Amino acid sequence: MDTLYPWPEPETLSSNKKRVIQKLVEGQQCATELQVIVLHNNKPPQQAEELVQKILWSFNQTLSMLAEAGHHDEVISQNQATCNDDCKSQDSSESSKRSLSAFVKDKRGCYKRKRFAQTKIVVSDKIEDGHAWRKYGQKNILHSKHPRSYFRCSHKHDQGCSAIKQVQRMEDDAQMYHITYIGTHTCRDQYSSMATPRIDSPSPILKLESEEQATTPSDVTDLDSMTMWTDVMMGGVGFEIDVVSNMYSCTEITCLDLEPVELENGLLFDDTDFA
DNA sequence: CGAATTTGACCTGA
DNA sequence: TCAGGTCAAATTCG
Repeated sequence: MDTLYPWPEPETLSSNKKRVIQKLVEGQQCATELQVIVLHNNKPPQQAEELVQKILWSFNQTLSMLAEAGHHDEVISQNQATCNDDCKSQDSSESSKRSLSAFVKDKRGCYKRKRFAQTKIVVSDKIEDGHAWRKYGQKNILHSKHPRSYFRCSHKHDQGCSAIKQVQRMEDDAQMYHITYIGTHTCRDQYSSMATPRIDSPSPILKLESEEQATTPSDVTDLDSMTMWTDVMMGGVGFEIDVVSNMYSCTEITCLDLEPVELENGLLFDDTDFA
């Protein structure tokens, strides 16, 4: 399989958690230093470059670990569940029969399940991302200690924003959240500080992007999507993986002009999407 | 009192 | 058939 990177399931990911976290912390520390240098000293490009290299190396190490632990799993392909737009939308006579009682009662369940056009996964200790979300459901997941919460953009109705996200605590580290973003924000709610008042400042560690339609260049540069991820990374360094193109992107909130860096496995760091 | 969350019912897809 | 996703009434919150 040469189109999908063998990304591990979150459970597998956690087996390397200590090393992963260590490396990610290194990366974050370097990023913090870099941020100070760039924002306040406004110069030494050489020093900045060194730090950038360290950051990239740390994240590269992390990726390698994760890739080692991983296997050809469905986590990604599931996430990019093909979007057959014309999936059965009209209710069949079968479902009509089944809906009879529901019709009498209410309209619960009368919906069309979305097919994911774009899915991104974030592992973070915070779930705040700068957007306003409305919780619309919660489910206990089989073999999972923690329930999964379902959120949709608060501007779904007033602005027609179709972005949703699912949040679930990690199995063996309840401090960490496994957050799946589905769809992109079309609303104008960027950086609303009070978006998710219950959550502290964000510091996402890892994110995985899976775009089933990523073959379209416009998807890669989708402004809403990028803005969303910039939101997610407020206050820290984020890491994005374009699964389809096998391209890793290291990004920093201040949008530094990082040079694309070739990684092992022929992967590439590139921040151009966020510049 | 309006907005947000909770919760159980119901539908979809594998 | 059933796990997971969504809906909307009921409940809670500010």
